[in-house]
Amino acid sequence: MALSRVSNEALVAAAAEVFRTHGFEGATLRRLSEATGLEKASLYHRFPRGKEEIALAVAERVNQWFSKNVFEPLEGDGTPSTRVRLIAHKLREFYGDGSKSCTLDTLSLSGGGDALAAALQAGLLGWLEAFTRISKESGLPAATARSRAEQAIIEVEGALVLSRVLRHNKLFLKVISRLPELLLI
Amino acid sequence: MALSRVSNEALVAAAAEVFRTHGFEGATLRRLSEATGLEKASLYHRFPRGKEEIALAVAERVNQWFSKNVFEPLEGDGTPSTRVRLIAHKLREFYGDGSKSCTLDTLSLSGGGDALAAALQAGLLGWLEAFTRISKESGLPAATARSRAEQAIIEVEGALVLSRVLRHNKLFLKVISRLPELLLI
DNA sequence: GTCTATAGCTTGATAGAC
DNA sequence: GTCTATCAAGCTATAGAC
Repeated sequence: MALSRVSNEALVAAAAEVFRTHGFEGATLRRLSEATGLEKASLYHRFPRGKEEIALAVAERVNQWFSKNVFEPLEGDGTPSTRVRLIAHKLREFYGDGSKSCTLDTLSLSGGGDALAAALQAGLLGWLEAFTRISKESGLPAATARSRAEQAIIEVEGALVLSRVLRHNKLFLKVISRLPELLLI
Repeated sequence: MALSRVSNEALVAAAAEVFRTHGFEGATLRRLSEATGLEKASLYHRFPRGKEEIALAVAERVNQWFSKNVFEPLEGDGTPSTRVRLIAHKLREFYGDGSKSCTLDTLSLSGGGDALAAALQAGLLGWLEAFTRISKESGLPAATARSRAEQAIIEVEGALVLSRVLRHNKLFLKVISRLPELLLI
């Protein structure tokens, strides 16, 4: 394990911003190179299967981020209300107050390949499960909890699209602030 | 006005499917050429400013489609409930039962230029106005009507993203079926 | 592990024949 | 109005020096 000028963590984080901003097809190796500070050949040394492997690493990093910052805190201490408010804050930061797109959106468009599509789907399913669980824990029946979880994520994703098109984040911030009432009894 | 092998209408319609599927950067001239049945040089004859002009024509065509099939019917005959059910059916068709993406989403990602972004924003603002109007007409106060309109469009766009990632259209169809209760008193 | 240099292909766009 | 042929630039990916 030799020294790396740029840590894998920092590398994938920089790549994630490129993919979420430009989508899979718009995330060129030149842009990835500029964002990460590594030349294209160095990116191939780290990710021998090229752009598709980088995108997959990004999707998995995002899934890990959600596990650590959303799913796990939802099972932590405090009342369900406290926990939802905590992860609402995390989501607000993750999406840059609504100014940044979701990789579920931008990476699912086309060209990404089956492994990427599967990773995105797995991440979204985990998100649905975590939201369903906290909703159930707050006292809602299983079926209702599932609907609330679907509803909440639909609103986050939809608001991000509208924020991008309208060029303001009012609607996104409103959805984030409504997360407790969307998920809890 | 000389004869065209492919009507402007059919040409832009075919291009729209390419843009909504692949996004702006993924909609290459090769794909546009294959989809429209015209060689690249012929596309440049029709749209001298190239890909950006085609995308703009697509956005304007979508805006016109919404005017004719959504905004105008919402001001037509019948009860508000009847009208909303009518346009819900139109939207379901437009989005291929949830299998097709929204151009507001796929064209707003990056690379499209300012004129395209402005056209997308104008289309969305028109949609918001039309939904607000029918909601007000059904008896809701102005501020509530506006919130209902925002909510309904957020849910349509969000459900389309989730349908794409999850690879099933259950959630989209549910949103479409809920449009009357979302918009009306 | 990172770099420069380069291969081979695809891109957006143009010229000119018909 | 459409086509074939072509261009420069950009793309993904690789070879090889350090």
